[in-house]
Amino acid sequence: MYATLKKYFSEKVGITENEFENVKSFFLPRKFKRRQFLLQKGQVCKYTAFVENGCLRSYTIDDMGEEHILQFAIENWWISDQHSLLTGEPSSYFIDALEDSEVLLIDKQNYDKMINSSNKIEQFFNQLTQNNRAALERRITSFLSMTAEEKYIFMLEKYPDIVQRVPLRHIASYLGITPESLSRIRGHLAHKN
Amino acid sequence: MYATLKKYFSEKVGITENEFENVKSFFLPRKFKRRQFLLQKGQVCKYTAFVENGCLRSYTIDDMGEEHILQFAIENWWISDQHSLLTGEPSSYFIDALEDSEVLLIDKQNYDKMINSSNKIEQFFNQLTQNNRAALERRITSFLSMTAEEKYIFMLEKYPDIVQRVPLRHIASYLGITPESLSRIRGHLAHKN
DNA sequence: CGCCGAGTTGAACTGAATCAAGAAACGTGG
DNA sequence: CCACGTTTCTTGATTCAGTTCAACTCGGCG
Repeated sequence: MYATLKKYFSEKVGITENEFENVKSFFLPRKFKRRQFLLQKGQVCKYTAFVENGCLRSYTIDDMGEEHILQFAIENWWISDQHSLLTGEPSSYFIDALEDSEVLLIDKQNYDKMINSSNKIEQFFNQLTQNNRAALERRITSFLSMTAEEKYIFMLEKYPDIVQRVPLRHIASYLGITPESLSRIRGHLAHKN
Repeated sequence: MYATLKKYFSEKVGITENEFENVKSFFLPRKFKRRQFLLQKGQVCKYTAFVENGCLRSYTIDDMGEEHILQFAIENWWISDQHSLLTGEPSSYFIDALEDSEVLLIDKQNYDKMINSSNKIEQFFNQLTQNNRAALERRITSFLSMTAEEKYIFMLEKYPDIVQRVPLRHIASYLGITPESLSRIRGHLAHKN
């Protein structure tokens, strides 16, 4: 149940077996069935989740009842509502499982403990936060400058594994287009090459 | 030249006159004329700028030569390319002045010194970073769920002062629509009320 | 005064949404 | 393991929000 996290810390943070035993203790293993919620709008987000295996998503629902996906998370990804987690304000997002999934939860306290337990770890997580912000900015510029087809190609390049395994309508929701349009784009691209 | 920053730290961080004298020493005052660059694509971002007065913007230019505005900054706002600043990678953004402006620059080293000089300050800036991320996420969901008119109204509510003083075509660029469309939206809204 | 950039307005066009109908894939229980 | 209902995807016809292109107005400034 900790295999993915262990590999992750070993490869990305460069941590020893011993150090990992300590890190491991900060996490709470949980299983989520498909469609099960990790967080619902209005709740305060208590945990950041590391995905051991499976697939989750965070999304909002607008006044028309439409879902808008903010983020996907598969193996080796983190997902949470950081804003709610850090401020204690109720979240405006839902997080649920798109597949039966195993996740490792870490709360704010343990996160701080983990961060403070090692310089390497702190640096790594600061870096991660920075990369995340840069990714949000890239996504914004993609909305400013790209057509639907370009956004899809961009996503294919950045997250091929996610495009492969997530249902088309969810990809469409993430890109801000309709499933019909994405289906046509796909057909068009397939025909091209 | 430090009046705005002083008021900012006094009101938002709750800092005394004495403490401010220390904070002040970390900043480098600079003036920028309209159209002058604070950062250009390909350069490494060395400073975060606090706007004493005037107005700046950060933006990208796509392959068609179109500008896409990521952020505006007026009095009391911060602007920089955090990613470039922290990683040392060349920036993909331009930052320039939309009006003659006075800014206070702080580099990474002095930022760290400032942060470490007081718990209040550290907490405040962490909070600021969080709010910033939440704002980026809201902007993403605005692209996913809103029409051009809704985005404009949203912006009017969130940043009325910026909408007032920045030329229409820049607002349009920020919203990801054409100046013509924004002009029509404006006309339509004016006619409505 | 005359030029120039910024904004407005109109007409035609287009990328993507909507509406609707089928086809394919999926999984759940018998 | 099949059958049936559900969900997901595709395809077509139509509509619409927003773009593009072009002409015109207005205010500032040399």
